[in-house]
Amino acid sequence: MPRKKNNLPDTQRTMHVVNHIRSLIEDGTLQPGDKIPPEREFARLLKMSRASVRAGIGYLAAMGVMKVRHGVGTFVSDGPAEFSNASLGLMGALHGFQSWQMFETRLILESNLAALAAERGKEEHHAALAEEVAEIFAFVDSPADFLIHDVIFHRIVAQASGNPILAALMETITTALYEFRRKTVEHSIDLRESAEMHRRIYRAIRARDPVEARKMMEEHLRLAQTAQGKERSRARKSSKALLNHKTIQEALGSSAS
Amino acid sequence: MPRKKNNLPDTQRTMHVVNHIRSLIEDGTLQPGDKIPPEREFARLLKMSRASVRAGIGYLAAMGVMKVRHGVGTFVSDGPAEFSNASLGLMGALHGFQSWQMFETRLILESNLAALAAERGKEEHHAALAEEVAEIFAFVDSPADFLIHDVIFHRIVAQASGNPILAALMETITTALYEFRRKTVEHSIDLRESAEMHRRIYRAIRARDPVEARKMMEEHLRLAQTAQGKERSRARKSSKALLNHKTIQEALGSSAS
DNA sequence: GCTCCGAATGTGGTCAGACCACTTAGACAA
DNA sequence: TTGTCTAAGTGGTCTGACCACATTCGGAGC
Repeated sequence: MPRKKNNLPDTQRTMHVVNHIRSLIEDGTLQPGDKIPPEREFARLLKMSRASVRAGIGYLAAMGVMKVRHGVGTFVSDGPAEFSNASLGLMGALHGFQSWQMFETRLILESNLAALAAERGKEEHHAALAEEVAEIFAFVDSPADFLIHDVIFHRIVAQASGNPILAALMETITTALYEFRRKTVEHSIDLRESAEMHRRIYRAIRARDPVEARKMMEEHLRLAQTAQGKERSRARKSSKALLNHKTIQEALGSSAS
Repeated sequence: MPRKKNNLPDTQRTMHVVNHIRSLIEDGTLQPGDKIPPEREFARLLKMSRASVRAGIGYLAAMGVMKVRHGVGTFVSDGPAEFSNASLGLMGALHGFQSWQMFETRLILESNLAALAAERGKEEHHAALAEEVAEIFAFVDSPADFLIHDVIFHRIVAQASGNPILAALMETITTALYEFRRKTVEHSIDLRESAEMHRRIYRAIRARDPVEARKMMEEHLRLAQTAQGKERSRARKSSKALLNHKTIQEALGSSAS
């Protein structure tokens, strides 16, 4: 018979580390926000080199499961679930994602999220939404703050939907869109209309009207898209060659030096 | 004034590598399937240590953008776009995803994908779908093969939708579900009904009837889910305590030693 | 006593060079 | 021709040192 190789060190150490940490998370030993032991100690513990441990941690960090802070430590991620933000950017570069596709995807995700939120939302969500609607109206003249509460509003809707997977997908898309929106929202003129739409969405959710919630969310996103489209087209007058394909890179990308 | 630190090496080398490779992909220098230079050479080129280069490559590999083959080389990923398969598993462990949420998400994604495919599908897609429907019918008595063509069918629908982002999300979910389905499909009895549903979906798409396509897809997935639910419940009679929460780990997880 | 600065400490980030493990291809022998 | 073996190429791991960042804490100066 062919030799069975080594009986132990067949798979990569990297995955060993990943699986080890996952098991710690699964059995509750590690909670979101928790700190894992220092790399040197962890390496000693798993009987492998620090380099291998770092590979495993890097893998988890790349997927957003872990958060590494230089000089402080490595922690289990505790924010809202989402796929690594850079992920969409990289994949966009690789598969040629275009901005209209991002909007379309967002439209589908958010409209369903809104409908589900209307069906399943609890009192606490209604309260939180009301809070954010108020904030949104309060900042109709401060685009930057407006956008922040806009994002929070949508995040709460996602939470209220009761489906964290769907919420994570939405979070992934909107995160990729955020930088882009932050630029265009600055020159927006009619934030009041957008605020009003948020209010209507909230009312539909509170009234437990899935159909209305979906409809309002769709309308809201369509308005937002066309508004941003206008802003964008203003900036690219001369060079119409770089179309959406270029625009998407502007929206994603970044994070360079 | 405070000293400005070093003027260059402020950010991490890892991201430097990632950005470098991304730029190579964006400007077309690197195409899917292409091989990048050996780590040692790449390190010399970027004037940094091999360890740092490996960190960057590991990052990209973790997100599925690059594919590393021991003893061969590192390549740009060329399969269908999707977020790292392990990603959902890890996030599931971290945020407590449950199986019904995966089905619900899949239902939403696929029904919209089907509707879009009906609107935008081209002749080539129709032909490919017809091909797969035939294959599916041919393998109603061979669950393993049936499932393979089932997956391909849905993948083509996703392609036909013209929205690769939505397709990538779908691919992520179904990949996570695959191992799970592979087990349950073995004892399935009425694959014929499932095959028939695929045919109807195909016909609706070919007829460019978005409403019908969406409806058929929804029905198909609902049937599939309940069928799998039956299979599953048979296996867990005694221990009803571990519910969905446990089942999802069975569906994802894996890949251990 | 209080404040502020700076050294000490802990932790992740990088480097260097060596060696191991896997794949492939080419040389050589049967 | 065929099969085997060796060598080269490439990723995987190890070691141990040092760098960079963040926090803590003690002492100098007020």
